[in-house]
Amino acid sequence: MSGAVWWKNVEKVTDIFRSKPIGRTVTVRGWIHRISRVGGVAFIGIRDGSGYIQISLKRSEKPELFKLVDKLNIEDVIAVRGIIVEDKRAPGGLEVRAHDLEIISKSGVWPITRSAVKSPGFLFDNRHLWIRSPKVRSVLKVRAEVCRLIREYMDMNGFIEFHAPIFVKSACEGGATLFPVDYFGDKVYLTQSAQLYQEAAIAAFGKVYTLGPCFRAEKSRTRKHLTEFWQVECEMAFADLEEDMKTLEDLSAYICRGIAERCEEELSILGVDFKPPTTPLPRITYTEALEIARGKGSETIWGEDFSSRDEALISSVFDKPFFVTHYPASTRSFYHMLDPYDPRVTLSFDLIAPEGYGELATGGQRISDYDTLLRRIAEQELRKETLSWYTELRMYGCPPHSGFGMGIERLVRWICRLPSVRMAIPFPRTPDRVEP
RNA sequence: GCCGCCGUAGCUCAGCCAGGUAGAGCAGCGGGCUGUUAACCCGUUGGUCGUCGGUUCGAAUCCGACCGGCGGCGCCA
Repeated sequence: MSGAVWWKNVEKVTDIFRSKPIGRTVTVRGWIHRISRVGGVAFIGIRDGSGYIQISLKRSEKPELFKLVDKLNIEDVIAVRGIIVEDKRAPGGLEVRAHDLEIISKSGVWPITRSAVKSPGFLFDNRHLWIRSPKVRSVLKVRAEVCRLIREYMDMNGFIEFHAPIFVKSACEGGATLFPVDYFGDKVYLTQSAQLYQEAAIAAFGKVYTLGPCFRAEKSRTRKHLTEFWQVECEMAFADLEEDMKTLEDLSAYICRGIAERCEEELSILGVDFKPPTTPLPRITYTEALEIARGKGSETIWGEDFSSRDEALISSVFDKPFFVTHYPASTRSFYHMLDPYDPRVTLSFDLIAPEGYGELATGGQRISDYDTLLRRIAEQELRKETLSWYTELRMYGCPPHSGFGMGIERLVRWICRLPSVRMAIPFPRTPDRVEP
């Protein structure tokens, strides 16, 4: 490398495949994904962040450059100038016949080999490198697109994006454990949910949504739990249970259609045949769901929450996500509104994915009445001092209101049919893993 | 929090049950091959068998503790 570099003005690989500039000289640069040499012809596959393209090189045409090929490693960063040619044998039907090749940055021996792919522990230890692989890239692209679609839908439908604090003093969910943080000698916690703050915000904006991280200090050793996960939450003034469920149904449908349209390539790399579910989504009550589970051998009695097995039994009846509504008050957090027609149950719902992927979302109507809310807080033996600002909202104009929260990793896991939510987030945090 | 499984080369595993100082494939390295797509062919380097302790003449192998990871339950997004 000396003087001015020739690889500053480059083409993006996606643009090359879009415009197919056959016969033109282009410059590309990227990371080497694959090298193969067959006698006097060499092939180098590079990844530039936008796409993947093959470089070809013949000894008979470029003898000096050809010698360089033996020095190349997987993940070296190189720049290549050459002619775009059409060739059926190249991946994607195009390749670059190299005239010039320069190594911009050398790589060590790449640890992620064919056999490493069988080893989740090793791959997660090397997540910072694994993230470059086509499958991980595809999942994270779907994740990014899911988030984009959420913002699109929310913005188009009158919601304001609202940023709730991460440091909090009070729990949102009864029983769920919080991560303590030292806050200048005071003890605060990492947030479990933006909901309580959203209930404050609806008096200002009517409808709000939050897309951000949440933390739960539960030692859950399962494939659907993370200690740090993302969810989209929303809250709507004046909305009842019906409007709440309709909003979640429309949002889900919008996301699924959008993913099917915009992530065709990613889904195909993942080998997933994703069909957006048609709406309306099925709805059954808790009591009906319990009958299904008990009919299939469950011993769960009315008033208890469903076990994982119950959930699997119930979901086996459906081939798309479905709502379970009107959960007993005993299974829900303190803020859920009781059904005026049957006070044993709450105006609440879960959205459950089929095929054992489990809960995707939870929501319902909130208690708007001050005394009722205080009574529920007392019943669940929560510390009402730290919730005083929240209960006070009921004293300054509190119409009926509802909302829900949907787990981003669980949704991405279901769409991409992943074995674990850990694959649906760039750097997963679980009880046993906070690195890399 | 409870229960179960696994830890041998950079990676995937065999060897352990019936104790006698370690083997394959991939990766790496060297060579060959003018169209590779998980290329192929020939050769080759590489391991204080997770750690510590015990039993034994002798431990990857048997026993115990610990560490690390995985899965299930509970809990939930």
